[in-house]
Amino acid sequence: MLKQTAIQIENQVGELLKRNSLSITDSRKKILQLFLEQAGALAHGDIEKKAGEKFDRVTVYRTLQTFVDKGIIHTIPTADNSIRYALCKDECSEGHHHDHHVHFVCNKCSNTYCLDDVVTPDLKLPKGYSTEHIEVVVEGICKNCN
Amino acid sequence: MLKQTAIQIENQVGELLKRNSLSITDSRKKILQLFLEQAGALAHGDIEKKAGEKFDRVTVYRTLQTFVDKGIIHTIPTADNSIRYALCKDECSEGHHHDHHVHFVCNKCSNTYCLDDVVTPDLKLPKGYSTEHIEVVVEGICKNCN
DNA sequence: AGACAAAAAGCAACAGTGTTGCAGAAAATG
DNA sequence: CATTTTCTGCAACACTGTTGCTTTTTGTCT
Repeated sequence: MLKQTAIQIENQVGELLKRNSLSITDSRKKILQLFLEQAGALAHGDIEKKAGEKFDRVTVYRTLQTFVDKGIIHTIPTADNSIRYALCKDECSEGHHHDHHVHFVCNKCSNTYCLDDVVTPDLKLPKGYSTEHIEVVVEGICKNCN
Repeated sequence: MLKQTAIQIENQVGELLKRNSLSITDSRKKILQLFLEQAGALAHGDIEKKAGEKFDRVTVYRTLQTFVDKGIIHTIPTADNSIRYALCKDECSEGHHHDHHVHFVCNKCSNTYCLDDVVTPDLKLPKGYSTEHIEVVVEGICKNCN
């Protein structure tokens, strides 16, 4: 993804909120902006820090939940017990996440990335098991750290 | 896995602890026993409940950590932000987990299972990324609920 | 622009989860 | 059986996430 100018990001933020019929508020703008500026995924804690101590913890939680409900971001499960969030691709709509891509956690810089081009493989499960969703998390060293 | 008698489990518990040069204590015996009696994975909370209110929370946490360090159990990341633990196969030794199998979470009964026979597939990552570990979690309906 | 209704933010309080330090209890060792 | 080592339980704390309620902000309609 190419680096965007501040104005481009601001437009995109407004557009995203409008498209999802969400009120345009400071916290939503700021949090969306953080996601757009950043290639990787963010945990709740990251957001609180990066937002510059301006928003209440509760507001951040509720904003993230709203974004997940609307399909703007999706969650990434990790081994360290802290949920991370990342922007969804455009195909995601309310209630229907199509995030069938692989997630990557760097063991060096601890950043989490969505590898949008790597699709989750099909798996043959034992008899009796039916699949609804497959989550693949790869740990290793990322492009920037290698 | 076939159901074992109480005595078989007791022997297995003692043997596992000895093999890993761990003191044989009530809490370790009880917690290991829970894992052996149960096909699926257990979260910290499950263990506290099933153990019958006998052990301190801290003891349970420390016991689980010890077992993970020794390679007796391994962790399974889940979307709901609660780490689950499951017994390792025998190949696991201290510091070297070889749990390259798929984990399955049932959306009906919420149980988590290790599908030991389903191996994690190879993935082609974008240039610059190197893989150290792949974690696959499948959500769906399990054998018992189907 | 101003008034109103709806939505969101902020605050306080709480519940759950996991960690650390320390004193006493239990296990391993000889 | 005595000693050393290890483990447990307790208290206190930090972090994470949630809920109810009041105040503020946003969107809407004239």
